[in-house]
Amino acid sequence: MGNSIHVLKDALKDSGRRVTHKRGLILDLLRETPGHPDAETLLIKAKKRDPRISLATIYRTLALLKKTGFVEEHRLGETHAHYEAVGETPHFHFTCRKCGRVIEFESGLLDRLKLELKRKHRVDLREIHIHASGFCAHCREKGD
Amino acid sequence: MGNSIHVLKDALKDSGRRVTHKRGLILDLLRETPGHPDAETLLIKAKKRDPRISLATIYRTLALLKKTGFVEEHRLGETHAHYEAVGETPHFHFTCRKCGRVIEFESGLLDRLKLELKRKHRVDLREIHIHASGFCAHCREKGD
DNA sequence: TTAGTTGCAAACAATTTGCACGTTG
DNA sequence: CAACGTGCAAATTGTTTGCAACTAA
Repeated sequence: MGNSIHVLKDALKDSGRRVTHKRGLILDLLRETPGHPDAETLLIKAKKRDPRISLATIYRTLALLKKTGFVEEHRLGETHAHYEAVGETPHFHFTCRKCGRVIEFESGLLDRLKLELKRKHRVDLREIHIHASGFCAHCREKGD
Repeated sequence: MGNSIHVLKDALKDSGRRVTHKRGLILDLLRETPGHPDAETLLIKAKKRDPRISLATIYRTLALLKKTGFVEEHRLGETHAHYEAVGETPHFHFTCRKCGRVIEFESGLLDRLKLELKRKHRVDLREIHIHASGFCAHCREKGD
């Protein structure tokens, strides 16, 4: 578990940006936290280790981590954003409309979809998000 | 182009909800408008035909049309939502990070993806959104 | 030392809501 | 005429920003 400061150092060097312990903390939290925390949740967790951290810093750091490719921002059917540390395997999300649970799923079709998009429209594809919703196996049994 | 009131009547009957001019107007606009208007854009267009319509009604009607399956809400990389009348062919969106253009694309892989998701996780799938971003063919040529 | 970072509070943007009045069935 | 719909303005929610104090390099 980690101290992510050295990782950030690598990514931020030469950019004039600094590696602070708050930034490292936020990246650590994102990597440790299962699921898809929102900014508020990250603030609460962060305050336990550094009580003087503010929501503004959470947002500013999330923007930085997005730009440098460490985190992804997801819209999971709610009005606010959720965040997730970028891992090895790309995956998508399914939100249950009843219990709110988020299921992550992967598929080999993703690569083919990307390829198709690049070929057909000759775009330089940088990001792709898939979000599905409906009723999870558990909730569908008991009717809506 | 049409008067959507009879269509709404069908969908809203027995639900205690009423079929009003304003609701019909907003659905008409969504069907006539190419692209993916946001609430503000719909308000401007709506005011040309009914100057007394308000933004609150736009939002309330969009919520109703979403619930009844007439429109889809998309998050196209901006902070506010965009809306689109549900048509025959499901498609996805690609937003160019430079010029902001939204490209719609379809793929036969979509059905396979849905099938895979239903099989693997036994969910009752109601909706799936795919949003990609990067640089369109036009913008990638001239560097970032 | 000095430019980048942070907390705080205020500003913003998008959307929602309470309430009195208007309209539909 | 009873219940639902609407305009208006105020309230909420989520996020961003200006500025003075702070801190990493």
